[in-house]
Amino acid sequence: MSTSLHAHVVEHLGSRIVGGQIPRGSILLAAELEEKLQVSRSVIREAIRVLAQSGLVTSTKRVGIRVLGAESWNPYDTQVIRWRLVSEQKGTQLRSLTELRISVEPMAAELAAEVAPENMRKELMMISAQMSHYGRQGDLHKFLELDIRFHSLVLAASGNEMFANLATPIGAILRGRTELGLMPERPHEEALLWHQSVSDAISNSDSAGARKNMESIMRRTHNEICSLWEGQPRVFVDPPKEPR
Amino acid sequence: MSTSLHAHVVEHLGSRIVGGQIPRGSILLAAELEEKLQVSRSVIREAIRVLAQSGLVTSTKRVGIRVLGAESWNPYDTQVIRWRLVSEQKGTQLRSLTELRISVEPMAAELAAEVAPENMRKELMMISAQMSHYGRQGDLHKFLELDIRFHSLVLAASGNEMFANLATPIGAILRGRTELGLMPERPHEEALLWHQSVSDAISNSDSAGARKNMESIMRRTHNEICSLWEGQPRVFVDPPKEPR
DNA sequence: TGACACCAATCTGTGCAGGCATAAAAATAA
DNA sequence: TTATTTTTATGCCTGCACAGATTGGTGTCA
Repeated sequence: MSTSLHAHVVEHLGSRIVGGQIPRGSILLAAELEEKLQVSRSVIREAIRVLAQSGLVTSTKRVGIRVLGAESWNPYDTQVIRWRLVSEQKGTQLRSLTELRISVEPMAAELAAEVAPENMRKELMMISAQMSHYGRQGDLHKFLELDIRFHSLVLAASGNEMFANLATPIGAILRGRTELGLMPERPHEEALLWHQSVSDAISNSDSAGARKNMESIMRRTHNEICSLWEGQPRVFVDPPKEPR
Repeated sequence: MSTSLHAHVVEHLGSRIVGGQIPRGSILLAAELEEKLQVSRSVIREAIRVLAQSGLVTSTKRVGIRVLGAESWNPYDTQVIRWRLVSEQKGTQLRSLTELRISVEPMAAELAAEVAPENMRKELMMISAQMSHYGRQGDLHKFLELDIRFHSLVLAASGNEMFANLATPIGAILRGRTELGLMPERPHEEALLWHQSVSDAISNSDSAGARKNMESIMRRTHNEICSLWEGQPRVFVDPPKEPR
């Protein structure tokens, strides 16, 4: 076993809960899991703690480990996102993430134009130049990696750690989009120019320009993939009753 | 003890790490923690698992439990946010959250106008009416609770669970703003009208209007509290090197 | 002498097994 | 209905064995 044992248990249970094989409301007993997964109590307990933190289960005395419904899951948990992306809720997850990035990336570009450190502005210029090159050449694989790097960099250059932290799931979206063949066989010239303009604007501290061009990119992105979740139902959670 | 033991340990260690009393790079030993906190190994281990998931520590054999720096912390973890809000990084945390809500709430309002269920539209109308009433009356406490409910509702009514999940930290921002006396002694008439207009627009499925008025609210909000983080340094994290 | 590869000691987290305490649901009595 | 007892699964503790990483020493060769 290379990775730790309890991580395997987390993976096993987490993917099954998110995937729907273990339906909401199920009651798991630590003793049963011990036997079924052939691990000791301590491993089970640590795994349950982790799952509880992600909002997948709660464990209460005398009743057991209750599996919670999707509305309790922490939607920013990277594992939850990963599990959802390979489940039937894939469409819903893609929609949420895409709406989030449409909201965030223009602001990130605007901020980056104001506060990005010099080396990041330089790297952005390099990346967008390479994107144009490989894009016109039709090298989709290389283009994808550059695209991911580009958007991650803009998010990081905003100096907002919450923005920066979205890089990984957004990268997953971009990968998924090309894997599903939702990318044109050769990037649109327009898109190449917009990326170029974003990095130009950031380099010139032109925050309005950075935002405007990033908004253009987001608009096209949305149009390209919104067909994926056509008809997927929306989830409405009751807002938290004022605690404390 | 009403709450569980391991939760106390998580709280103890987490708040100290985020608060800076336990500096990055420190090495904690499970045995020492056992003795210092007077709890057993199992409790320590479960707590460490939870802290590790939040990115506060990693534990490796032969070396111990290493305390990680702020760039590794999960910025969407509710506990991390809570701890940061009572630490010296309060300004940075407020800025990140505010920038995020400025990005997200206009989009949430726009979506809500398109997809919100009828009961949520109704409640929004009620809330905004009450906000006007108590606001003009100068009842800041009542106004605050309504304001929190209003924004939480819009986020929930967007049908995007990632948006909806921001309600709690955003509520914390709003509470903090009034506690710090950053609210005018009586809400501006303008702000009351904007809230009213947002709920009107959502009720009438006028997505453009909902967005526009929410943007106005966000602009004013930003101006009212951006003084809090004047001069706070920004954190630039390296974007994740493409995995897989 | 000095550089380097290799091996053994040691330290610390990880996992296992079993024990008792306790809280909360369920059943029973009042 | 209300109060009390019983039941039962989790919470917490402890002793032990193991795995894997660091460290230091040993030996070889240049």
